[in-house]
Amino acid sequence: MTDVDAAGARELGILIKATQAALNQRMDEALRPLGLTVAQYACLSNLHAEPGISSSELARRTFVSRQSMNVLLQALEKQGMVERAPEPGPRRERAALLTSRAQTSLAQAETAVADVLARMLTGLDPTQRDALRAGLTACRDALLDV
Amino acid sequence: MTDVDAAGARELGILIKATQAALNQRMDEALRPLGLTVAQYACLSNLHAEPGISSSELARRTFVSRQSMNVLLQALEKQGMVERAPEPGPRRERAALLTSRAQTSLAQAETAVADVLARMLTGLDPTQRDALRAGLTACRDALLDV
DNA sequence: GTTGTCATGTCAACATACTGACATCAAGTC
DNA sequence: GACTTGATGTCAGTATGTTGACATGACAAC
Repeated sequence: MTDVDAAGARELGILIKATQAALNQRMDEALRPLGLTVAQYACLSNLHAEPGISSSELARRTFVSRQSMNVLLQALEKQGMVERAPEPGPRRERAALLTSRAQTSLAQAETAVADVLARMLTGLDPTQRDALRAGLTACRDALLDV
Repeated sequence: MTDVDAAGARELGILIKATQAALNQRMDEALRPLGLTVAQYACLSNLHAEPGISSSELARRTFVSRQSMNVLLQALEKQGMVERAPEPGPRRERAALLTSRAQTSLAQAETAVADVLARMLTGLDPTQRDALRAGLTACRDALLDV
């Protein structure tokens, strides 16, 4: 790898961090009026996409430790947003489900987040979006496989 | 924005988060043997690129609060990695500089990080890298400008 | 000169996330 | 059956990061 490649690679690393930081900040601003944090939104969104998954599975999908996800879930449980099955499943997991109140809250959150994402993608035509998706997928996969 | 666009946008948001999480994890693994955290590396790297900048400026460039950067700098000072000017500048800022020990430590860190970045970009030709850079830049800028 | 504004550095309190450790239970292995 | 392996949930301790608040000093406006 040449020097210019190395410099460009470092720039890309910083760019990934900067973009994620900006996106997180905007999402936080958009979700705060709804009383949700970004982590809570991610939790609810994943539970909506796949109801009944366990806390550990949820942790993996939101890129946090299962301990952190557990305290997050407990907070959401106190707020009446999720209900957890009292009876553990085959692998000791307790299924989590959204309450109807969480469904409506999540719907509002989804539109707020959609606005942020639409703003982020302003100026990128479908071809460019596909290129971005392909590039990020390649980066992620290259970093993930052991 | 159509439904498929919205779904694609959400996928992109998750992809940015996933890529950044994977990159951070690999960097952490690569830097741990050197006794550096990712935040510390970012701090040293920015100080190397622009010696003498203030703690607040450093905080902005590494996407953390200036309070967090201050405790980070104090830790690096205790380790003999940075020296801070005792005399504050015109705006009360205290310039930070790398010690020679930090220079050598940073050099090792740079090669370790370069390996991670090279791995990340495996499978992307220069054209694809340019497209990725352009896409991320557009996303970041669209989210940043008020 | 006085005032208002802004950025820095710093202190305190709080929130969040992580690691390490342990018990539990299912499923495979011998 | 006895054993190991792997995944989950949970407790405790710690590290890290954030917000809020305040004092300080420079600069511009008046």
